[in-house]
Amino acid sequence: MEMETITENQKVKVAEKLKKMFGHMDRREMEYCPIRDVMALASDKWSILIILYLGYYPVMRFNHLKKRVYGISNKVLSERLKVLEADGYLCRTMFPEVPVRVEYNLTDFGHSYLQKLIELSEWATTYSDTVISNRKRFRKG
Amino acid sequence: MEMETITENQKVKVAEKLKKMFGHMDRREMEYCPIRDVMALASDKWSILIILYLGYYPVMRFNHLKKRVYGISNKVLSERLKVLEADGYLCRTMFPEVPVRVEYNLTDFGHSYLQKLIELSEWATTYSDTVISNRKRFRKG
DNA sequence: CGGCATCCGAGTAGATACTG
DNA sequence: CAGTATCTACTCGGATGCCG
Repeated sequence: MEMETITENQKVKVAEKLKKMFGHMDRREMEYCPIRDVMALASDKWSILIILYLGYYPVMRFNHLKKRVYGISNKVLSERLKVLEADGYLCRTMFPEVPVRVEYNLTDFGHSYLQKLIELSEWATTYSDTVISNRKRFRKG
Repeated sequence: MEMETITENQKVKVAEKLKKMFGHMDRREMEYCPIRDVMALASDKWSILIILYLGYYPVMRFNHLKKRVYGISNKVLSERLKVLEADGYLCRTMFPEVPVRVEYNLTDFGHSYLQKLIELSEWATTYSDTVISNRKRFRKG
């Protein structure tokens, strides 16, 4: 598995960041958890793709998105768009023409999320082969 | 909404990265998509929390994880652990004592993912209030 | 065209009980 | 202790049809 090796030093840095994030959650039970509750919505596969495509094409209409986000259904797409709009990631603009035109684009908040998302996606693209072969190896033995 | 403003310059950089990622997917339909297919598994809310906690506590046992990953059920936890192991993110070690002891820890591959995940989680923690208030505002008007 | 409403089947989650 | 088994409930996704 070729991969930039993670040094012990990096692991320590990571541990420090985690301590900041988790330190205060450590004692009590986490009825509310930002990672679980906030990110769950914006980190499912469809939402990720929607946000990434809206980063790529600054403005998109419904059917354009549907073509690009391959495999998504009308229903799910419109649901996700609604949720992402509600959470402030994207902005929906309707032009009352005939036929109606509706355009979607990222808000500044959405762009801020997009930046984080891109790094994760780059990672996923880079290592997807590793994951696939891991899966196969695991199934066999 | 206080947030480091995203400059046009940054947007351009992001667009370039996206072009690299999406450029080759642009023409054809994406039957296979690493982001959708690989990341979906490792980016659901439970998997994220499991990986983050395994970054925080280098070694954890089943019930320890269950206590920390608040709200997860036996079934889902054991399913997720199995998938994450299969994809190579974590390593499961069984000690045939009585009673059995099973320990989970991240692989190097898992640590590499953890690093990306942490930034996303930091973002989520920082802006969770923004998202929550966005949601409320949207519901009202 | 750009959706939303509805229905239905399949899969998933959760609770509980149980076992090696 | 570390899960599995089982059952139920619910959510999700896909297909279809409707409407402005």
